[in-house]
Amino acid sequence: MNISVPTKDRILDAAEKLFSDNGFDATSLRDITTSAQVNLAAVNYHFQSKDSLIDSVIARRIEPINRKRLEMLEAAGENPGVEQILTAFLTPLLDLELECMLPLMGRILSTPGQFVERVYRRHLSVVAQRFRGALGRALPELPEDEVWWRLHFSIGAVTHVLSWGQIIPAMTDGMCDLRDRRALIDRAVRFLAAGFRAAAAPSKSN
Amino acid sequence: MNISVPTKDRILDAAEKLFSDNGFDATSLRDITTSAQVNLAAVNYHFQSKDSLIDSVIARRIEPINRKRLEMLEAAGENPGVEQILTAFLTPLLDLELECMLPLMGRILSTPGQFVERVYRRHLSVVAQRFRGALGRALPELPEDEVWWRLHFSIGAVTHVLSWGQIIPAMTDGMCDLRDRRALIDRAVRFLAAGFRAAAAPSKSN
DNA sequence: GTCTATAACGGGATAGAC
DNA sequence: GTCTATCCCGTTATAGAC
Repeated sequence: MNISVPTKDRILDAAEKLFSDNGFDATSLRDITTSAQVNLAAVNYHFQSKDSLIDSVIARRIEPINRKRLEMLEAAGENPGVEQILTAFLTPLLDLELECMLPLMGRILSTPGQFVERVYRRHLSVVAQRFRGALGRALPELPEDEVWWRLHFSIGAVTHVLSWGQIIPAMTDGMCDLRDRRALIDRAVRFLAAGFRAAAAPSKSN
Repeated sequence: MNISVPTKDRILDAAEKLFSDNGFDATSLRDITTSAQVNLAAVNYHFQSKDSLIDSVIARRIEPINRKRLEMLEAAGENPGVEQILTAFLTPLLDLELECMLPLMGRILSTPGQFVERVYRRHLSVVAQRFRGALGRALPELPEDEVWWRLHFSIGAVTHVLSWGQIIPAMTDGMCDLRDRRALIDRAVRFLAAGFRAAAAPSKSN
């Protein structure tokens, strides 16, 4: 119908929105094709299956994020501080223009079993290794495993806020407002950087 | 068949395991009744629907956790410190004997739309308010909304680790071991307490 | 490339005998 | 309380006309 946007992109747009709002399992191909105003069979023509459709949805957003992350880390110089590293890691994620992608991102990263392993291997492992290395160099006294743990804590803290985006304002009586991204990044970086600087527990071998 | 465990409990046990392993949508009532070795119709007899079944699954585990949380907070005295409050909040959750409940807990708490609102209202809101209050009193200089944010960051950090429990060891080359719960609680409390003590950003009105 | 129509299946729920 | 049998619906995927 609307030739201005190709069928393939219309499907991706609609799938992104519906997966975000209702989840992957709860969204049928019919929901997607109705919303996108394309034919049901078009999904299986352009993508092979529903399963590989979400891969494309994810890849379309996650690749620019990772590019920006590495750019920002690069731009922070030879020996960036913890705050700089965390800012480079979080800003491209939280800065996404698309409202609806934020909860989806959070959900993908916190739903085990289905896509996490695949998404992690394809899109996250390189970046995670890179940032873990940078954090380890910024905090040389921290044991290697502790850096991993704290990176996981950080990812969880942020993705949780993204996942719960819709209901956090309600449960905090409107006190917490997710819309101000700069403030959110600032909040998260302060909190997490302090956590990274905490003394590690004495190791077992002592 | 096996009269030692009542039908109702056999259903709850099987549902808990399957929901944990495969997710709510991906688990059919037939999967549950086959695994529990009970009749298909038994689910709709004992519980009204699949939807209300998960409510019972959750309630059975979350109530003891919350009881212990409040007991530990109570036991920490009149003016507990940040570490004591966080320990009281996290220990009963991370201390669950049942391996399989930990990822399920993490998943429920990070899957929006379906049950979070209901679960939050019924099982979490009172406890969250109580701990937020305690943290606010322990850190009187912290703005009220900042306490909420940091509590959310904390919940996210821990639930994320629980959700990813199965794959974290693989992605960190075996460096991170979730099995030692005491060490995990200690790690999390150190990290999060330092985050809570970080200086808040200057407020907008300044 | 795009559509209609349908195949093939599995899901939740329930009626009614026991 | 427990079972069997079945209803009825929505799902993904595909065959085949245009």
